[in-house]
Amino acid sequence: MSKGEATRQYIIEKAAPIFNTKGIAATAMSDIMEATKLSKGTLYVHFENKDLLASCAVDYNMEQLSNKLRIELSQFKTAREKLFGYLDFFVETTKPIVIGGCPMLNFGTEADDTNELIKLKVNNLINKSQKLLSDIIKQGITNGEFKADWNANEFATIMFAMLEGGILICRVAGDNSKMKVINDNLKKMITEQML
Amino acid sequence: MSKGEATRQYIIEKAAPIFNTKGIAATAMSDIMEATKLSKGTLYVHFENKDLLASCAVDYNMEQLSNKLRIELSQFKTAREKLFGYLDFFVETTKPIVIGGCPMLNFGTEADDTNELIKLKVNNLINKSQKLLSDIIKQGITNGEFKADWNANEFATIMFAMLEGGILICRVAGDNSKMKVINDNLKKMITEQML
DNA sequence: TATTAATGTGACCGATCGGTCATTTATTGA
DNA sequence: TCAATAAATGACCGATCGGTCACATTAATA
Repeated sequence: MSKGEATRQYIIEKAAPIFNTKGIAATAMSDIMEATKLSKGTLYVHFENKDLLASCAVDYNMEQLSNKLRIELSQFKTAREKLFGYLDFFVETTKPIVIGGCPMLNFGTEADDTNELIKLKVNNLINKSQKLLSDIIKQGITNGEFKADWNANEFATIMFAMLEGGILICRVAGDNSKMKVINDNLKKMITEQML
Repeated sequence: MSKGEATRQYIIEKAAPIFNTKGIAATAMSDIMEATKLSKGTLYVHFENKDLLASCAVDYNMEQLSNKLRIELSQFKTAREKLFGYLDFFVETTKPIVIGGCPMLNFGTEADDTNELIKLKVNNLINKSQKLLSDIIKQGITNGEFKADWNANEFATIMFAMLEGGILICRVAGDNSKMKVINDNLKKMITEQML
């Protein structure tokens, strides 16, 4: 990796949590200058404008979330364990996995009316997340863990929506007690589908 | 109502959908000037700063949502009808009830890390919403519509979280097909608790 | 090592930001 | 009706915004 590539990556890593916490509109290039201790000129050597840097930061936040989740789930064998692992991964919302909270929630709500590119990126990850869940369920049905008539796609949507809604509730409330309610009930729903 | 009070209210009504659509940080006083066709001086006669106007706009958006929901629910008699009415009220997310989408979702995600006052307002409405739902369920239990052992508070949380998560998914996707899945499954869950 | 190319810098730019205020205009109530 | 008050105006302010560029410094390579 050349010096330039390293600097570019360094900027993204420092900028990502700021954009995820403050939002894209509320983050100034001066915030990134302060966090990276780099001059404004350097930032514009590596990113032609703020939108591009923001876009890269959004990508980085999402990749971080996906990677950490993938590593977490890789330790589990059965479909039930994977689904439970997924749930437990999200239960700690007050100390979020990615600094600033769930990037799908943060950037999705900021971008939905104003930024088509970001909206598309968020939509892709939302679909990918639901597919990951439904694939686990389908694998569990094939394995004989779950009932054959369980609607994998629909439950994936329900589970994803409940988690995102729970994250909103808990972040605003400042405690994750409601997340535990959601977690417990989703586990109950999953258990009911076991053979 | 004096001229001043009328103008103040007029500004709030014009500003509310802009803040809800673009977000607080991304909305400039010049946007409000354009929407109201009023001078900057006038805006500052009625609101001492942008934060206060934003705060009033947040209140207005939330009151609009609450009022429309209350009127919608008032036509129903039974607890089951009220819960179903609540669900159908939210199913049309691409043509949102309040311009800009759900203000709890929009302002909650923008404010959670940066604006304590707004965060508190959102938290209050989230709690109020869940209480409204659990009160309907409890009334239904008392009426003999629902099973006595149904956990009203937990289901209120589940239902609220699923709806907010569904709104996120559908707004970003640009269609409300997933909202119908959520709607149908919540109705199924409710029906299962009927006597 | 010498030379070129890549990287980093910060003063500077015009535009826009939130906010002020002297002044004008409209409303209000005696 | 008319004086007192409230409301509306827009030029103006300093600060900050995103972005540029001539120049200095460092890294890569022949």
